[in-house]
Amino acid sequence: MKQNSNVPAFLSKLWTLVEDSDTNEFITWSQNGQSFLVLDEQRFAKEILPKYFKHNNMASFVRQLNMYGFRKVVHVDSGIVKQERDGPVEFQHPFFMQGQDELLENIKRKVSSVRPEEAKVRQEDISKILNNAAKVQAKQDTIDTRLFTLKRENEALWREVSDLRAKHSQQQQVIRKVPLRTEPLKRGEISDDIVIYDITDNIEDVGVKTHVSPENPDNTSAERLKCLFFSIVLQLETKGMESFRNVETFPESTEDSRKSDQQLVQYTTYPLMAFLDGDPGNLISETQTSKTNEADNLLESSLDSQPTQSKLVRLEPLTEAEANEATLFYLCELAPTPLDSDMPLLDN
Amino acid sequence: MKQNSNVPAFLSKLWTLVEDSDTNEFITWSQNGQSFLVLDEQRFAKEILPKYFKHNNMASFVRQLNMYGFRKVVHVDSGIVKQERDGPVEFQHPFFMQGQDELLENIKRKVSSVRPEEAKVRQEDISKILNNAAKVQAKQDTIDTRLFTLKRENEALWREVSDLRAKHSQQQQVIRKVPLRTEPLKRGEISDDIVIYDITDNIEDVGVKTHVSPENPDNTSAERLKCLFFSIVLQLETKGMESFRNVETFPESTEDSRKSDQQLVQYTTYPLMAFLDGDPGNLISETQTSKTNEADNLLESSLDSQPTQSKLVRLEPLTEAEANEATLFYLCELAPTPLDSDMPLLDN
Amino acid sequence: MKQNSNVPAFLSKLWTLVEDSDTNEFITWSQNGQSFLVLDEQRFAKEILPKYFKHNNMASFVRQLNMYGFRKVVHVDSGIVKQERDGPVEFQHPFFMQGQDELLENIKRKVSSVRPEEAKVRQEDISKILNNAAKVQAKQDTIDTRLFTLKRENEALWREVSDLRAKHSQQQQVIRKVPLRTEPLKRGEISDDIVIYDITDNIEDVGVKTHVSPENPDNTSAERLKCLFFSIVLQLETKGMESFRNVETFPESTEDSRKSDQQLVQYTTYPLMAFLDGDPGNLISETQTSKTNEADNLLESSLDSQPTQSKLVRLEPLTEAEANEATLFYLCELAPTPLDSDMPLLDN
DNA sequence: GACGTTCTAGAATATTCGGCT
DNA sequence: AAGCCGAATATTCTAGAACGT
Repeated sequence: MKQNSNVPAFLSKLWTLVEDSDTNEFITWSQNGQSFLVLDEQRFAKEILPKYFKHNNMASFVRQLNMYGFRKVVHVDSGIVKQERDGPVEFQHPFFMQGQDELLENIKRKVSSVRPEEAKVRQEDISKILNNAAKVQAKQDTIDTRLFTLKRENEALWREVSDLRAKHSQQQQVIRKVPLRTEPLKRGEISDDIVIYDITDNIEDVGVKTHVSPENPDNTSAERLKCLFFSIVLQLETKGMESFRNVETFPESTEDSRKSDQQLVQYTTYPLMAFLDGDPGNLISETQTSKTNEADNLLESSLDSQPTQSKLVRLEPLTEAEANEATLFYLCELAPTPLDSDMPLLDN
Repeated sequence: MKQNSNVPAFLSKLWTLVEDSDTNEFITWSQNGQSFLVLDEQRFAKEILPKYFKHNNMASFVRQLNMYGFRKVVHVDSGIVKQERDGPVEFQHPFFMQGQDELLENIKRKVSSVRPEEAKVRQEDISKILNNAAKVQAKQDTIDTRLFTLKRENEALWREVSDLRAKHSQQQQVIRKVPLRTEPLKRGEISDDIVIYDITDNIEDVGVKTHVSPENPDNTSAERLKCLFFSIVLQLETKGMESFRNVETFPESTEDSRKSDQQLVQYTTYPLMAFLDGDPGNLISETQTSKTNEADNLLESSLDSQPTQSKLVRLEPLTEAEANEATLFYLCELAPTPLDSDMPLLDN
Repeated sequence: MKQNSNVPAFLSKLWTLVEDSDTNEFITWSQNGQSFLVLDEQRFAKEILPKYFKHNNMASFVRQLNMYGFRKVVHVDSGIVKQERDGPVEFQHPFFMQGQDELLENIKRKVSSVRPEEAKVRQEDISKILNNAAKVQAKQDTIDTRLFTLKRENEALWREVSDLRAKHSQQQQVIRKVPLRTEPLKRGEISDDIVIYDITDNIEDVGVKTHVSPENPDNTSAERLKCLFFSIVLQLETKGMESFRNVETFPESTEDSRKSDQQLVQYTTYPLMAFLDGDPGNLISETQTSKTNEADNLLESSLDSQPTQSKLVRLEPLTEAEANEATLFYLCELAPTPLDSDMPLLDN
């Protein structure tokens, strides 16, 4: 057989040993040539093995055989303990066959999978990993529980909301059957109606938000919004006048106050331009007078002192209607200003 | 030695074997009596072992020795491969000493207790761990999904609650206008008549929602505009409804007061729809009053004299009702104006 | 020395070899006893080594020495090439000293640290597993945070719901004090009422839904427009319905006042379909009055005479009610104006 | 079920070869 | 080129595992 093949020494030697007819007394092929027999184990070990290997132990020989995947062929009479001589020992390997030495290179020596130290380290790692996994799973259980709790809570919330909604509907049904209030608001009630301010603030809030929107380099949108704020303010003002209107219809008041109340001027002037320019505006308000020109003067002066564009409206002596009109007019003055611009409200 | 002791048969036989002077030729105590020697391994195996055990294999004998914790004593000359006869084989165990058979019961047979796992585990458990990790991650995904679902549910809940809150406010508005059974509203009860607040809030909600839409800044602006329009309409409506309400409750008033207060006008006219869309619908409202034609004339004239859109309307002198009407009309006028321009209202 | 110590055979044999005075000719301690010398390498290898080891190769002997950490002691004359016989070979190890065999057990055989294939692969597996575990845990933390957030949100929701519930109760208290309308609503009223609210709700819902539709921003805008229009119209309708309600309750008034107040008109005309379809539909409301046809005629004529969209309608002479009606109509007229601009509201 | 027998495998050391510096 | 080392195989001792008693 080839000596330069990559077949390990043991297999080469074994092959030679079994093939060699000189050693047929101790080791030889079996009948079918698919296994080999060790006929006299004792003498084979002590006389033959040392000629080929560095030992004379059958055990070492067998260990090598096992190392290369050979298996012992068990005989049916193996259990019988014979006094003199045991039966032959037989080993086989799928690639160890008489006359086919080229198969030897298919026989691979087994390698120990792990090194001792590393194995220990690995074992520690594995236990770490397992501990970790246990923790993770425990935590997942916890999370699971919490999720479930939340889910139930949400369901409860839905029930709550549904319940509230039902109650609301019930109330709504009742409310629809309620006659509305007949008498006008009392003055005191109205006086508390400071809705205007609050709404204006609200609007301003929106306006600010819009104004600072960064994506759109076109500030025009923001400006348009401001224009709309105008409108809103107008609306608010209108409402304010309504309130006043109620006051005016206050015939139930005492004569004295009534008379003097007739001249009540109501208006609400808003620092609209200031709002638009970002300048803190001049909020001019007037109260109830006895038709003196104080209010007018006040208005005028404040208007005059205003250096920029917004023309203000003169309000003097006004009837209720006039006051309303004036207020509107004032707003009208402000409103059209943007109209000269060339930016459509809805463009993109 | 005692036969009825709980010492395994192997140990008893071994002890007997070593003690027995008849077998000293093959197996005997060492010099110091702390180990024993097998002098002629081959003959010992074939001639002595079968007399005590069910085999004649040195390997089986050695296996048993190892099973009970015996260790082979290695000799310095062990490496020598002798042609004829090997040196004696020596084994020792701490509790196997000449003359001290009572120690034998301390010798315990090894049990392959729980070792099977650890060895195999290394190869197999890694895959177990990996499987486990996969499961854990799958579960995490599930949890993730559930979390997301819960999150969305919560958002929906928030919307629900917000909606309920809005509805509550609306109801509150209505309720505030309802006369209580026992006594008229006290001032405090209606002092915070925040009709506009609530509506404005609703609008704001819409507005905010629109505001945060991220895709198209331009559209966003446009939508904000729309939202504001919506606000305006709501304001107007609120006002208008209040007026109407007053009118409607009129029949319950006394005839006298009725007569004198007849001038109350209800209307609702809004230029908003013009703003919002393209196609006109015909919205016709009608009222029934016994008014003069002053307002009509005024309206007419202003309409006629209106060259384009931006013309302002002068309204005077108006009654309260007329003023209100005029206000609305004015607003109608104002609205379309910006549409023709293609420039921001307040450009910078 | 002890034979059963855990000192490897090689060290035992080496120690014996060096100590043995019989082999001093070939191997012996150096002068200071801290190293040993191999005097005649050739004869030592061929004659001495086989007596102790399973080979007669100096290289194998040296390999073992290196395996146990022995180092060759380099001589100053090593560079000189001697023709016949080399100088003695000297090896040393910190724990291999004359007379101190107890140190031998400190000498450790080197172990190959890693197995190239399998060990590395497994190590990689382990790091994979550990990385994986780290990711999983990180994700768990994330989930934890989200859970916590959700929990807090839920708590806030509960507070909201609780608050709403409280408010509801308060309202309920108020409502209980309200006298309910005595007679049941007429069918039309109820249905109308329901319509109002329901539609409003629907619209709001639709608006929201539309709002979140992400695919087509333009469509979204358009739909929002429609929604807003719809809302507006609904608001108007609401108002109009209230009028209806008043009318319906009219029968309870005295005949006289009834007669005189007959002129109350209720209407509800809404260009809803037109808006929604983008097609102008003319929805004309009917009224129930003993009115003249003036208004109707006017309306009709204006509708007929409407060439395109932007034409204004002349309304005169109008009663107060007619004026209001005109205003509304006017608004309808106003709507198309934006269409003339170069930015259609609904374009894609 | 603990013990015994057999076959095989694990584990540590031993031997050899080749390569690297 | 001497010295050291990695790696594969070899040898030895011990242990695992299957199966039987």
